Amino acid sequence: MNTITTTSNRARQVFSAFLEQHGHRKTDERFAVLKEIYSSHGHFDIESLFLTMKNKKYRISRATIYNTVELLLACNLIRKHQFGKNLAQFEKSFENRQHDHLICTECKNVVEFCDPRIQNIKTTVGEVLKFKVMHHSLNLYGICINCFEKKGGSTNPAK
Amino acid sequence: MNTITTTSNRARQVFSAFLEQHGHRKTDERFAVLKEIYSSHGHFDIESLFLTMKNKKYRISRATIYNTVELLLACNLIRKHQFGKNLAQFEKSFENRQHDHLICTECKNVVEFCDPRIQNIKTTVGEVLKFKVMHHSLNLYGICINCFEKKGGSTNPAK
DNA sequence: TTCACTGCAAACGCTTTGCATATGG
DNA sequence: CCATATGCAAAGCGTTTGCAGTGAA
Repeated sequence: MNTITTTSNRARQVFSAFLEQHGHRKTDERFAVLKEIYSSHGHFDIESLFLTMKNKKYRISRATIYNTVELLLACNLIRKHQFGKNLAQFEKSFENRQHDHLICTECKNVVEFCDPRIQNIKTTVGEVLKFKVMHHSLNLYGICINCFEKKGGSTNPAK
Repeated sequence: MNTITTTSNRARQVFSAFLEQHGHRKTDERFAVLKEIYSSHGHFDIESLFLTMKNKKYRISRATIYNTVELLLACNLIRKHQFGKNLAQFEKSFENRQHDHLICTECKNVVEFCDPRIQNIKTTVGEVLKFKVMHHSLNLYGICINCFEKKGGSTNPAK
């Protein structure tokens, strides 16, 4: 019916082809992890994915989830983010455009944004420093308007 | 004589004032850590700082270094970077301009760069999303020319 | 049949914490 | 004097690894 189902199915096809191409086995566990990720929204971490699947009576181990997540990263079906030191976060990335994150240091809320100028920076810096830049991580840290007003600031935080 | 000594001394004053203002004790260990950091160059991590100080016959523990580093972060005398998941890296930041990092995913080498366009992104995104952006973290990940050639690529990795 | 994959649990590596001792104010 | 800091070692915590058993091809 909807985009979720369609995207999920296409992701499954991509994953299946990837496994085949690389001589990896197509196990139930791997597809179960993919399905679980693609039927949820927003960011997730390994532990909560593990617990969610345990609750749904899947027979799965953390090791298999770590393994599968590695494969999903390799075929770009998910992206990894390291906002703090611990607890790496992931999100599905199929038919989901590249974006960066703005994090409120007060309420820890995360907002996504896209700015094409980051691409220019990557290109220039790569050329000047002779690097083949593969990917990047840009996080902006600040105070969102709600938290700013609570702290007694004027009404325009961007000033 | 030179900037290093001067900077180191000024940093010591800043730290001393900070400790006083916050009711923290001025212990030998804390100043020893500061001195060690300010007399070295580039990035460092806790473990290597610990080992360096042990070799120099300081009587110091990891716990104290972690504690002191926390205080130095609080008064902006050092900055913290999380390039990979493990091993947080630090660098002194007093009279040291803001810059971002380019990390080689093969040899783990870190190169610094400055690109003024990041400032434009921060301003625009802050205005549009109504955030008061305080700071940012931009890491570019890629393959440096040495590693690229070892892997048999053509001579220009930026292409 | 075979060997990559799995579940489980132990090991890892950096960081934090607990506790007895030491010391700055 | 005594609350804060310290050294040391153990505990935490997310992640990785080792291994015996399992199942896809």
